[in-house]
Amino acid sequence: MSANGRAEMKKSRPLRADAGENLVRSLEQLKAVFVERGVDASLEEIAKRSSVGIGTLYRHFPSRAKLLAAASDEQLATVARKEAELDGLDSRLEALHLFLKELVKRTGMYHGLAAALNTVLNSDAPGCKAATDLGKRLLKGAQDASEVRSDIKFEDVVSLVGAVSLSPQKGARDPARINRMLEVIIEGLRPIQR
Amino acid sequence: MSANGRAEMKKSRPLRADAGENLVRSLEQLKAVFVERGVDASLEEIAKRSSVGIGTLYRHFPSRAKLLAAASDEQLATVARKEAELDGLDSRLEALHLFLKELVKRTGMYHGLAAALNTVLNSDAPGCKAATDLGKRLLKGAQDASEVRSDIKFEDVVSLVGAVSLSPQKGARDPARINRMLEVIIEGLRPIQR
DNA sequence: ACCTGAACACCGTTCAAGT
DNA sequence: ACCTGAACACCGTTCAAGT
Repeated sequence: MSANGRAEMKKSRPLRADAGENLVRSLEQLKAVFVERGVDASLEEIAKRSSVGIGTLYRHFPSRAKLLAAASDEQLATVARKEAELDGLDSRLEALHLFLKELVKRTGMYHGLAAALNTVLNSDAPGCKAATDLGKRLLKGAQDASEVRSDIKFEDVVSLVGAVSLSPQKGARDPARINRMLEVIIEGLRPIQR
Repeated sequence: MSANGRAEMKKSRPLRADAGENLVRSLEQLKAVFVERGVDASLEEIAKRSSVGIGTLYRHFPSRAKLLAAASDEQLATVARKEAELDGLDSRLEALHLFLKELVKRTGMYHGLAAALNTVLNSDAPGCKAATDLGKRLLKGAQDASEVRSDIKFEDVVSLVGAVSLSPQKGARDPARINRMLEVIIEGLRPIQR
């Protein structure tokens, strides 16, 4: 019945290409597929679920990385919105810690995204850029305050955080594990005392 | 010339199935392919290069994980052979540090293996088992000596080490990066002072 | 100008047939 | 008992044809 209705609409109104509306709908489905299937979801399924031809999908997102960046952009914008709160903290290391916690939290729903986190953060989508800018600034601040060793690169931290969300044996989202591993990373970032 | 010779041998001696010799030859080629192509190398190519039918490959190694374990077993046995040396050290944390360094070193030649390191270490191949046993014992020792926080699991450490060999932007094997990231992990493992 | 999906290539996996 | 590779299924990617 409902399927019949959709078919009729498609026939009577030949899919007037409202690019904006169309893309938004695609993004919603895109995210849903990534949530259900993980970041290795088949492009075929994404296209089908997004009601878009596979060719159109490729034109909008020439690589899987672009797709991941688009799907993650909103979540990363949310991370970036923590800026004021984090800037208000006393400890720069604590600010970085909370940033990383938020990053893992907002990034965990796409299974396997962690492995591609550096790539996604380096994309030019606005949310990705904002989160990366904030993260780099927090790291720099902690280093200037001598709370983090000066030789560490932002990419090092992101790679380590990626490992956190990598499940040990496939499955099992273990919050305790995430917490203790983030603690290890944060404590390990401190300058070595001699 | 040499190719011709091989072809003749194959014809005159119809590949007498010396399973042992055959498997060893396969393993050599298997490792070569993983070195050249990374751990996602196509099974087709592995079979072809190993002069084995794809079906035979599947019978010997029903999953890619088994293949990875077989290819890594010798390297991991080498890691395990550090046992005496590491047991002789004063600091249990330093022993663990050197173990992890060795692990990264012997594991780095297969691009992408890091991500599957926990799986490989958990396989029942002898070298994998030996390396895992040693690693777990070293961690336990460091914890008993209060040099490592007691809530850490061996799998946590391996996951973090996996991140180390994960290149940030594809390519670039950077020894300095490996060293500082391993240092971050080791320092971060220390019990938190309060 | 934009969209579509058939068509091609490549790879994983199984299994009937061969020795 | 062991090996083989054709056959099938599935997925990524391109591009000629359609609107």
